[in-house]
Amino acid sequence: MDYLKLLNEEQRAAVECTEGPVMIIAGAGSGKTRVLTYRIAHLMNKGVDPFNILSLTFTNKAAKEMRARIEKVMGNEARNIWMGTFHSVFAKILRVEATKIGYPSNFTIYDTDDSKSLLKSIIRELNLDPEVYKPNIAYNRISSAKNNLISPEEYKNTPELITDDIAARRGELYRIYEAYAMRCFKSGAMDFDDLLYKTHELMLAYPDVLNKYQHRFRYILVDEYQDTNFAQYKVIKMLGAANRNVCVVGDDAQSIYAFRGANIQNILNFEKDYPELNTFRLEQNYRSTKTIVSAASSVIAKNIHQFEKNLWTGNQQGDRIRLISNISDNDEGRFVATEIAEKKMQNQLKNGDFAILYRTNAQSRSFEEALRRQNIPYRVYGGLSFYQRKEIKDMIAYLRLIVNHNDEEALKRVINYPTRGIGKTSLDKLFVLADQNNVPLWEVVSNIAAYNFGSGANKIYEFSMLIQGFQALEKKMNAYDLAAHVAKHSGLYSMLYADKTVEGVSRYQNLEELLNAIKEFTENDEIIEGEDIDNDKSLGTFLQNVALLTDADNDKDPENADKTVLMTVHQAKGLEFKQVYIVGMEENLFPSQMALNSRTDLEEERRLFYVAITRAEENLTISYALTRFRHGSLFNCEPSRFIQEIDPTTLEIMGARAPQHGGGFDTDRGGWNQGWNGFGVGQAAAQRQTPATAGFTGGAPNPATRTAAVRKPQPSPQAQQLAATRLTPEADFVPDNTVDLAVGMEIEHQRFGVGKVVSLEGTHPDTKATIFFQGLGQKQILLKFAKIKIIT
DNA sequence: ATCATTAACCTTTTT
DNA sequence: GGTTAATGAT
Repeated sequence: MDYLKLLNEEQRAAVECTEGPVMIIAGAGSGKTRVLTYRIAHLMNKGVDPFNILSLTFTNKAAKEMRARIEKVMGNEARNIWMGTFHSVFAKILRVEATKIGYPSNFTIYDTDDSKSLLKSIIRELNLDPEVYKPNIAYNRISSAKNNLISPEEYKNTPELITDDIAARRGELYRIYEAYAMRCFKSGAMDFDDLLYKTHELMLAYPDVLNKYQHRFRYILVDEYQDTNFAQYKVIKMLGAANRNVCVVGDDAQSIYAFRGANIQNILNFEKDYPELNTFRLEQNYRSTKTIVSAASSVIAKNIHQFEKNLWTGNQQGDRIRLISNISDNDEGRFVATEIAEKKMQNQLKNGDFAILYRTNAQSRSFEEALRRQNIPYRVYGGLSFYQRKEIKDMIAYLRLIVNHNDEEALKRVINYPTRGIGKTSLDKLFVLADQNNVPLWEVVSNIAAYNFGSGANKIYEFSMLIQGFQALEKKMNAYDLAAHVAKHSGLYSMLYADKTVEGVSRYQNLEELLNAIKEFTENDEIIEGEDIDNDKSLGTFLQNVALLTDADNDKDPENADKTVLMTVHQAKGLEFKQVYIVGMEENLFPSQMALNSRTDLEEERRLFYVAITRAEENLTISYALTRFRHGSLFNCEPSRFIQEIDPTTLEIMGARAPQHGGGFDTDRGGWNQGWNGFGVGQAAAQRQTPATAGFTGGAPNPATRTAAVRKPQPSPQAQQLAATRLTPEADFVPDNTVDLAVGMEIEHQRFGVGKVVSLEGTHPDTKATIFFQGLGQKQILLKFAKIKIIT
């Protein structure tokens, strides 16, 4: 297969330059994955042993896809490439080497829940105020320390960090970090960040180990390099030091993980570490229409810090990007779903050609409901993965405890589940005993007779015998037989079986599904991620694999074929769809209110928007809602500032739409909550909503849209008044042309009422007006979107 | 000690 | 709106 003919000049050059350090700056849709896969194929064709190739990605999905593509070109041999996420590859290395740094090779991988639960106990034990020291905050702080390779010791001795903490009134955080690291170590557990941190520690402390992997990984490739954090950067640098065959691919414009420690400097400074670097730029976009590419470019141009690049495409011009305004979030859902249904019919498109992208997972609801009503099959990403369900985690906890009896979080989870009379009091007593004698919790549990425990000791003894019985079987049975045995004898199976409610039945089925997965793992040659480098079928390996899976990782399930996709923009990175809807384009949502404080954060949000736009191949629709439910309360919203950054010639503004009538009277608006809860910076003074008795959303249709004026049943007087004054444009509101607007004029805004123009900036059609509204304060309004009547 | 009801918290984004 | 922690009854 002559793959070189499938590449453009620059792509081919990047593929053929196999020796020495290489940086590929790959714009969105420029064939980055294609270059990476053919580059690996090319290496193999030149005689490089696949065992000597290490290819790192950020998601399992990306790894799996790349492996599949290489297998297509190179056949079975591609299986032997070391390919996977940073976390999974490093976990595999640690499984072999962990004993050197004092961990069991069967170390547990703590997920976020485990970590936070441990942090919570630690905060309690240290007698710190849980209001001040929230597990979430502690977790993030510790995570970022680890990502920057700062040990608890260094943390304590770094004045800036301590000063920061004290300023945030969290001066004791270093103690939490210290205790947390110690407890994880004693439990034989690593959290996600440890997989990177401990790999670095290992390589640093054991030059012979480093040397071994340096020679194994003669060629290193890193995808999405702009998203690497310091720990990842450092390990790559160490591993690549001997051969210097490090190839990184990335796009600084798509760096969207700074919140997780990603450091954009890693890519910007790559040349400093490798002066002999060869750089290639892929600037031709093969994915999107000219319109979409130029809209994306116009947005990203607003960022100051970036590599210079010029993304272009030979594709056709395509339709303009549509901008849709909606009355409410539910209305937005109905609009998108209705349109997908129509487009599917008219253009013979598949469900899977459509993607709905949003900023936060919580936004999926209104779309799910509307899609269900339209009978459009869909899949929501980012929910609970299979392995995060309670019944699955319970079962997994038993297995974890068998494999690693020091796993404290697993022990806590199952010691009284199913209930066996070991309650909170007993558990606390166990903790105290373990602490006093400075031994692991399991030590106390398994030798309860040796401690002066008092009443309840025999219950603990029974539990300990149960687990020890399982442990004895681990050596005799394969993973599946053991798991089945545990399900039965722990009482989990019968407990779930006894529950005949709908949820109970589904939990029981899930447990069976887990057992099937273990069976498949035991019998199949291919292990869960499709990696079979070491073909280890032990339960420990299964557990370590499973800990790194996410919701996005069951694409092979035929259930998931041809469905409309709902996901966050983050999750959409690297993917492409014919028809894309970017929804919820509102201030405080996209950009997130968390990002409004600093330019850096705002630039990251803008890159995120750039990523969203560049997912679209043919058509892009951007929508926002004027009101939205958040945390159970109704809020008014303004269109996102990013909308006005899009080159207006690529836009088609659809104007305010009438509410969609999803089959009759709207009842999903009952129980309005009042007010703003101080949400949002620029909107603190916005209106307070009056409760609506009839739960009425809509108002009169806007004449501009000519939507059929289906009159709803006559709403209650309060609701009617509400609709007229607050939520919807009035039927007779005819906006004036705002070109002639001048400072000092009195105007009427359809939503905000009467106001006075304070200042104007920018030039038509991008003029932005600052207007003072009585009772609301000053508001910045983009005239091309605003519906304004001039009074004087 | 356990179950059921109520109050508080939450929400960026993920391996 | 939805989950999880704290309270109260058996």
